[in-house]
Amino acid sequence: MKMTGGVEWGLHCCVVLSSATEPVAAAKLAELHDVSATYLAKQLQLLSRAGLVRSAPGQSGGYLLTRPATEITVLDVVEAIDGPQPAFRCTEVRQRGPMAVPPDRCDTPCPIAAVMDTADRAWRESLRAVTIGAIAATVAATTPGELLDRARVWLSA
Amino acid sequence: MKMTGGVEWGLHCCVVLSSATEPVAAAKLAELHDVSATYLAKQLQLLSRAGLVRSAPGQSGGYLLTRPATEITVLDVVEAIDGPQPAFRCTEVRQRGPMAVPPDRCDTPCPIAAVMDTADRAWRESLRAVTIGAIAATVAATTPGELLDRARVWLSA
DNA sequence: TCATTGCGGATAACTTTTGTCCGTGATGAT
DNA sequence: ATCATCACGGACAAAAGTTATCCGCAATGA
Ligand code: FES
Ligand code: FES
Repeated sequence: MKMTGGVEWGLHCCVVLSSATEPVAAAKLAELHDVSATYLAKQLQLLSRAGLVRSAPGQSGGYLLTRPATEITVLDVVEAIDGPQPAFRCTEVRQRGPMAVPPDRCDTPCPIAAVMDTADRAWRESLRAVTIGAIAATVAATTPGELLDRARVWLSA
Repeated sequence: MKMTGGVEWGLHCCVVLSSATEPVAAAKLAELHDVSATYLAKQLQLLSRAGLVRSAPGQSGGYLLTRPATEITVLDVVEAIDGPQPAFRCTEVRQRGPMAVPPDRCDTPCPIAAVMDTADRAWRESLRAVTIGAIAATVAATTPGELLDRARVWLSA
């Protein structure tokens, strides 16, 4: 987890896409969020490679979710964009220096690395528990219907 | 959380210091772990500013924990070195672009940011649950006493 | 046929991390 | 008192990672 800024964009795009029936072009998503179109395109390509969204080239092409939004977790999106590597990287300092513990005694992971790994798991578990659909439901419940309609119109315009 | 590499160093140093009665010089800690002495010095200064370790200048000076190792959590060390900022930074994209939600409706945080914040809390909670003392106990229980003795001798040499 | 769109690589600007260096001041050993 | 040892802090430089742009290519549907 390196938590790049693109995660916020990707998450918001997925929420938008969850209420779209026709493909939405990357440029449109970029304009909607007022962010760099070329850079957002890259993030969308990552989502595409991860199999979260489906892309359609050609006129009236664009992006669409591959599954129901309730089957896409926040963790899916985060890992698609930031990669699956944990935030903490153990460099095995214990195997270095004059008091290095011999490699044959390093079959078990360093206790410190174990703690960090447990925390990383808790973090991922927390993100896995929430789906894009749940987030979309929250925004639908907390924003006036008029705004939602305007947004839907703007998207297909 | 940006999870810099110095965290691993700082954590290992704290574990070492937990079984030290006399001050240990930064240069000694660096040699022990075979890492850059000048850079490790910087991390130790961060621990010092956070009040986790106490520094003594002059000959036979060095670092010592300010409290019992069982009262220092892993989170304390991580936040001292990496800072307290959460990994995910919400840039409020929802307030930008043609469909921006008006600021007066942004009294509640974006649901996406809320999810990330919950996950960050879970991560920190997990790190807060483990103390340096607990880690030291684990290494003491899993490494042969002879090695531990040699290390203690080397430290005070 | 052709404009539109996504894909991928190359590239550059920018920021953060990582690491070094040196002068200063404090402390204890001699 | 003197001196070597050590922490401190700032300035600085190298390396890595990020954010962002551009271009040629291939695919698609109007
Ligand atoms: S050796 Fe990497 S965390 Fe201990
Ligand atoms: S506006 Fe920042 S996460 Fe939604």
